[in-house]
This record gives sequence, structure tokens and C-alpha cells, in this order.
Amino acid sequence: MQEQYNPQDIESKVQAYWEENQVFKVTEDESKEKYYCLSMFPYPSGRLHMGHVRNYTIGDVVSRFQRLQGKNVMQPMGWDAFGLPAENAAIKNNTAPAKWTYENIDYMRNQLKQLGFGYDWDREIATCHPEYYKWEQWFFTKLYEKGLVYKKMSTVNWDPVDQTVLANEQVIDGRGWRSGAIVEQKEIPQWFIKITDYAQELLDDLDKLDHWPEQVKTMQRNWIGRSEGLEIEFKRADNEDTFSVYTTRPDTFMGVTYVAVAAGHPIAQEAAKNSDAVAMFVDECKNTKIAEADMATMDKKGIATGFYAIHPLTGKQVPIWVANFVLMDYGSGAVMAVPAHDQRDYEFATTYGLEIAQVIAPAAGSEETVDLDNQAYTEKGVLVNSGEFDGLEFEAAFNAVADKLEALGVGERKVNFRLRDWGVSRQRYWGSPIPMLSDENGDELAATEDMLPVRLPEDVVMNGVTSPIKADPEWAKTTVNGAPAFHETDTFDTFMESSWYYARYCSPRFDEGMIEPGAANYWLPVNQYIGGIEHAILHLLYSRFFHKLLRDFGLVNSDEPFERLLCQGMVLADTFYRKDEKGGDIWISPTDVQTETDDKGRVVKAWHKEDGEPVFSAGMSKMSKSKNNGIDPQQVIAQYGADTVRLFMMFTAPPEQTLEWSDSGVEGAMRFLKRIWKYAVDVETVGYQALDKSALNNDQKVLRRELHKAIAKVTDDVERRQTFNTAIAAIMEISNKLLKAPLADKQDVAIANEALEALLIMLAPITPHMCHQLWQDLGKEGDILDAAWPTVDESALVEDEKLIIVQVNGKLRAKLTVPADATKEQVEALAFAEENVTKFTEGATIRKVIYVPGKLLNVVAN
RNA sequence: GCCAGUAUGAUGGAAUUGGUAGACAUGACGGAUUCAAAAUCCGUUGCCUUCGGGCGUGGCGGUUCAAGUCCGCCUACUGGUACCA
Repeated sequence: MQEQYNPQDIESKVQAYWEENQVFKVTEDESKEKYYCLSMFPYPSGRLHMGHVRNYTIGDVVSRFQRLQGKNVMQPMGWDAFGLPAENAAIKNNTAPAKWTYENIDYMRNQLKQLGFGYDWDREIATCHPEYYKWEQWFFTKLYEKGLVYKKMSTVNWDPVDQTVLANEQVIDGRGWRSGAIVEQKEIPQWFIKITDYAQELLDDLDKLDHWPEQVKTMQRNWIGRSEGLEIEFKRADNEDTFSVYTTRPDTFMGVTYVAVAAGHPIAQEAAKNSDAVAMFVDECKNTKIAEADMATMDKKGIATGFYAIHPLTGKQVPIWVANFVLMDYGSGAVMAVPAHDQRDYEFATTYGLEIAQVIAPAAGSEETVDLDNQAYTEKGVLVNSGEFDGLEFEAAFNAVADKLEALGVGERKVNFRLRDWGVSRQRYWGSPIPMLSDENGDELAATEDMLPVRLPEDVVMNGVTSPIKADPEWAKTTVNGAPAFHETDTFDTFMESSWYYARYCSPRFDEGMIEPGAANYWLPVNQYIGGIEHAILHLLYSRFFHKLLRDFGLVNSDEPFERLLCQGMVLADTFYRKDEKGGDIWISPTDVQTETDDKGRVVKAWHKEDGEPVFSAGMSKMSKSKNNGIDPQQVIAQYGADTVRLFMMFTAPPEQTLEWSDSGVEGAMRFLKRIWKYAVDVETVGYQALDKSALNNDQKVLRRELHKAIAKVTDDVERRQTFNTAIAAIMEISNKLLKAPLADKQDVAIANEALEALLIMLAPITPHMCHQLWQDLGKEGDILDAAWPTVDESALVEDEKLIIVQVNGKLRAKLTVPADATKEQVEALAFAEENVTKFTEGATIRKVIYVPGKLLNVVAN
């Protein structure tokens, strides 16, 4: 055994051993319990970043831990290879997106191998391969046949100069990022999948996901946004036309003083023809990007159409307004307004001088009064000024109004979802072609099976504006049944590929279908899924939806794809900057900055390593190109080794929280590994002794109890709590004690042997290279990958004394060590024998004594 | 705007079910070792203090014998917001 820990020697050797022996290759094995651990696959952007390292380290720790529990573990890896950045890089580097992507994949695969992740590389997939997207196209045509796919007009960001559709990300301050032109909204035909057909099930099944973070389930529930309300039909005052609105507050119905419609609503369009002012306003509404956050934060504006609607119950005429905050895509594109009881309606009414009519009052007998001078009263209460409905409370009022409108044939109770159907069309090149066609009449057709895959040409030149398959008129031309037809030139949203890759990993090379049901039903559902919280809604909702679609086609037999979910936090680093002559920020990499601290360790000075000139600190932020604060995993691995990086990542913060990069923290992690190495050398030197539990002295019993307590804690922390940081802290704590313990007699040596073996196995998931090497050097049997996880010796845990905390009025006054079987009376007697207790109870009346057995005694006195 | 989180020593964090606030680590300080340094090892380290103790978990208020933990209000920051992935 080497005297010193030298990761550079060990790691490549161990990695070569794993590769040669194909130790991570798995097949379906009915004799073993399966475990499918999946980390979200990366977008092949060029190099791994620390966020990837963190994500994949967590996944690898979970996988290796489960293997040590004796399970048949599958951990696959692949590439979410389609996407916008490849097109941009292609233009910048004057290459094709495919070439750029494949090169990145090769580079990043190698980086992953250097980190020692235990992937079954035989299952690797890249979503840009036709063998992959062929099945996605096939599935889409099946969904089309089943009526789950349709085409409709939908709004996109349009760059009028470049004549192209922009992603929200490409719109900066309302302008196209390349052209600088003010972006307009434009309606174009696009393909949609009916996710709303599954809205109720997607909502209900969240209750089955016991091992998902509550916050993710809450976000999904709110996103789906089920509401029960009333759809109400209004009649125009000036003609026979009707239009409908949806409300969840029918109790406020008698307080409707106007209605508002979206700029795209037929009534707004009609008004625009009659009035230049309305036309201008409707036009102006198009000058905003389509992102919800922008729509919701813009100034609320509107204009009267000049038309009126008839309130179905009062018969009164209420004005119809066009408002920029009413969304055409949501509900019917029209809302009823009750300014007295809705804050947005209130603000709008105040701005434009519209009537505000109170119809809700606080509950009967309440002291509260309604002040409508400054804001709306949005609480539920008792109806007033509502004629026959006066005096009713929310639920009764809801039903009474609903019954009445239904009887009149102008209302209908309706469940509404906030969730909208999934628009999958993208007007970009680097994605899977949508397998649809149109014939000479413009009628739509689905691609037939013999046409699949509809291949995306890879050898193309990007001009930065138009997709090569749109620019080339020949590409779309084909024939169906001898008649000319044209391929759809839009491509799929890349969420399509990432919605089912987890299932494809089960049979990645299967060429007779999308997934091989035998393999899929062995491995699925995924036992543990790990990825960033930023995917909490879209990716995870689309994947859940896809799984249900796969199930309904008989391809899988489970209802949900991911049994347990862990969302890891971001990786942050220090940021430093300087000002240039124009006052702009120049971001300086933290690796180029030297700092000086005061005696409290606070940074008081920072300067550039090269020129010695001062730089300013801007605190911690997410590692990013824009802040130039990314730390390259490659360099850190070269300096400290993969094990140290993995240990640092797992120790420094709980997995869900943000992690702050710190060079000294990395050094601390390395320091710990060196000490473990030293302990292994020490233990090897003294040789082996068998443990004789009956021969242990008191110190040895205490040490062994602490060892077994640590084993219990580490097991629970890794398996149930997934707080890897506290598991490592517990290992460090016991290691500190072991390193200080004597190796004098036989039982000292026996405990050391027992402890070292347990330590190595518990650390093996986190720092696998070092543990593999030491296991081998110590002459242990077999591969540590398949060793048995240490078991807790319950007899070692038995304590014959307990520590009791004694408080007076909740303040700590004494600590007592008492026999484990001491009664309350005995503990109390001992407590009152303590000077520090009597000092604070003297002259006071003892009101109460609270005893938490084996833990705490609180004397309440005054 | 809306939805969901987060806030504890100089710093990252621990406290799992309401029961000792600060485990473990980093940094800093002191010491050992060294010609010296690095590395390593040992010790101290929440703040204030009249050395009795008092105060202390983003802010204000509440519940409780007892609150970092539960409740209400507020502030700051982070993620998502349907075409970034």
C-alpha cells in the first residue's frame, strides 16, 4: 500500500478497471430487485459545468449505494441533443449544428468518465439520432390517429426585420436580439397535443407521488390550476350575437359593471373596423412579447369598444372594453368585471372612470366594513345589492346564481383548467421534423410508417435567420399515394425528446418499436430521478403526460414515470468585476483574483493576480458565462482528483440547496481523504484481530457504540433523508475519534478493522476510486462495488446511562447523567440537588415540572 | 404580476417529531514540528459581560412550561412563468 494518498495515480487506473470489466453493464435479472436511477441528461453545450457535476454525483452516489444494498442497478446516460444553442454556435463557428453537437458529446462523455460515474454506456442515446426521433415521430402519428393532436392558430414572437420567429429568450427589452427590431405578435398555424384531456389525471395522480418534494407537487397543482366556476353567456345590446365569459365568483355576478375582451377577440376586431382609436390600441397590444411575465407586469390598459352587452339577470347594459391583460389563449378571451371585488378590475375601473358597485359585505354580525375608496374588497362574504340573492353566503350564492342562469339557458357550471394544450411546433432547424404533411389542397396528412423517420439533413449551412429545411424548397417535396405532398418544415419542441428518454433507456437499441415492453416493465418506473428544480413544472409535467400516453397505448403498465424525485440546487461562485471606460462591468474570473482577509476571515481586499490592480466583489451568484465565474471541473479534477470534487459537492450543502464553491472547502475535502488513507495505512500495519465483544473495556465499548451509531445515521441519511452532507459529517466525526483511539491491545485492533471496513463501504458511493484502491490493497475479497453495506449491531447501541437536560423556566441550568432506567421522581430529586437549580428556584413557587423521559426536565417556577 | 422556495457564528452548514442553538467543515488566532516555509499535529473561536450572568436563528407580533422549528403580517434574495434547457 502506498504511504501517501495520490489520486492522480489511482483514478485513471480504477476507471480503466471498471471499463475493462464492464462492471456497470446491466440486464434484466428477475432474481434481483431492480433499481433504476436516472439523472437528467445534459444538453451537450461543449463542456461539463459544475451543475452537471453536482447532479451526476448525487445520481452516482444513490446508484452505488443501492448496489451495495444488493440491487440490480441501472444508471444510464445520454444527450438532450436538439436545441437552440447548437444553431447559434453553428452560425458563430461556421459549422453545422450536427457536427458541433457530436463533437461536444464526444468531449463531454470523456469528462463524465473522468469523474468516475458508473453508467451503463451501452445504453447511451442522443436525441438527435434518427433511430431515436423516428419513434417519437411514429408516436406522434399514433396520437394524431387517436385524435389527440390538432392544428390551430397560435401566437409567436415575430421579428419583422429578420422575418423569423423568436424564442422568448431571444427577445430582449421587446426587441429581436440580432436585428434589434421591435418584436410583434403574430398568429401562425401550429400543432398541439391535447394535454388538457389528461389535466384531471395529472392533477389527481400527484397524490400518489409520496416521494416527490411537496413544493414540486404544489407548483404542478397550481400550474394545472383546476377551478370550478360558471360559464355565462352575454348577449350584445346592439345585435343578436352572444359571447361567453368564465368566472369562479358567480356570487359577485350582480356587481358586474363592464366586460373586457382580448385584443384578438372577434368583438375587438369588429370594433377596430369602426374606430381608428380601437384599431390603434389593438395594434399596440401586439407590441409585446408573448411571455406571461411580460403580459402580467405591463401597465393595464384598455379602450371602450363602443359596444354594450346585456347583463343576463338585471337586463342592464354594460360597456364592452378591450383590455391588454385579457389573454386570448386562456378561457374564452373575455372576462366579466366586478371592480368592487376584484383588485385588477378595480384598478382598471378607477383608471377609466367605470362604475364600481358593491355586492358583497363582510359576514353577518361582523364589525368589519367595506372601504372601496382605495381597493377592492376581495374576501368572500354575504351578498348585498343583489336583489333576490341578498343575504346568501358564498356557496349558497354560487349555487343560486348558477341555478338561475342554467334555468335561463345562459349559464353552465364548468370545471376549468389553467393548463393549456401543449404547442409542439417550432420554426427552427435543429429539432426532429414534425411527421405531418399537406397535400396540394393544403389538407393535412400524417406521415405513414414507411416514411419514418422523416430525416433532418445534417450537412447544412446556417444563415442565422431561416431554417435550412425551410430555405430549401426541395426538402419538403414528396409524394403520398402518387400525389404530390409537402412535409411540415417545423420541428418539434425539444421537450418532446426529453419526455420519454427515460423509457427508451430500457431498450435503447430496439428497432422494432418505440420501447420493448418486457424491458420497460422490468425497469420502470424510474426509482430515483435527479435534476434541477428549474424543471419542476414543464419537463416533469410533460414527462408525466407522456408516460400516461405510453400507458394508454399499452407500452408501459405503470401510471407515473418517476417514483422518487430529488431536485438539486444550483452551484454558485464568487463574482468579481471592474469598470471599463464607459462605466460597463468587466467580469473577472475568480480564479484570477487574489484576496486578503481580516482576522475574522472577511475579505477586505481583492486584486487581479496578473496586474495587481484592485477588483470589486459582487458576492455569490450562479456560475455562468455572463458573470465569468464558472469553475472548470476539468482543472479541479486535475489538481485534486475526482473523489475530492465529489466529496466536496456532497458535503458542502444539502442537495436541494444552492452550493457555494470554495477553494478552501475543496482543500478541506482532500485533507479528510488523506486522513482516511493514513488510517488505512495504520490499520494495515497493525494487522487483523477478531472481535470479542465480551472482552471490551469501557472506552472500547463507547467507541464501538459511536461507530454503530454512525453506521445507523449514515444509512438513514443516505437512504431515507438524502442528506448526504450530514452523512459525511457523521463519517468525519467517527473518523476523528478513530484516528485518536489507541491501537494498543487486540480489541483496539479488532475495532479498527471493523471500523475501517465500514468506513470504506460507506464512503465508496461518494469517493469510489479511493475506496476501490484501499479495498484491494487491504486484500479484501471481491469488488467493493458489490460488498455488503455494514449492518448496525443493536447490542453495541445499548446505553446504560442517559444525559438529562435540566431547565428552569426553559433556561438550561444543569446537565445530569442518570441511569437509563431512572424514574421521573429520581431525576427530579437529582435535579433539585443541583446548586445551579436551587439558586434559580429559591423563594419561588414551583408551578409545574415537565419531564420528557430520558431527555429533559423543565421546572416552571415564579 | 402570479406560483414555489430560501434567510442560523467571520463563512458553508447542523439541530430528523416543538425539548441543550451552532454538530461537521472552512477561515482566523495561539502552540508543536522546521534553519525557514509548505504540509502535518494539538488547542481556542456566536456576541456582550461587573464573570453572577445576559443576549442571540432576516424584521414585527402571537401560541406554548418550552419556538430556528407552529401561526399572522412584513422585507430581501432565488427558481418557474408555457418558444432557454
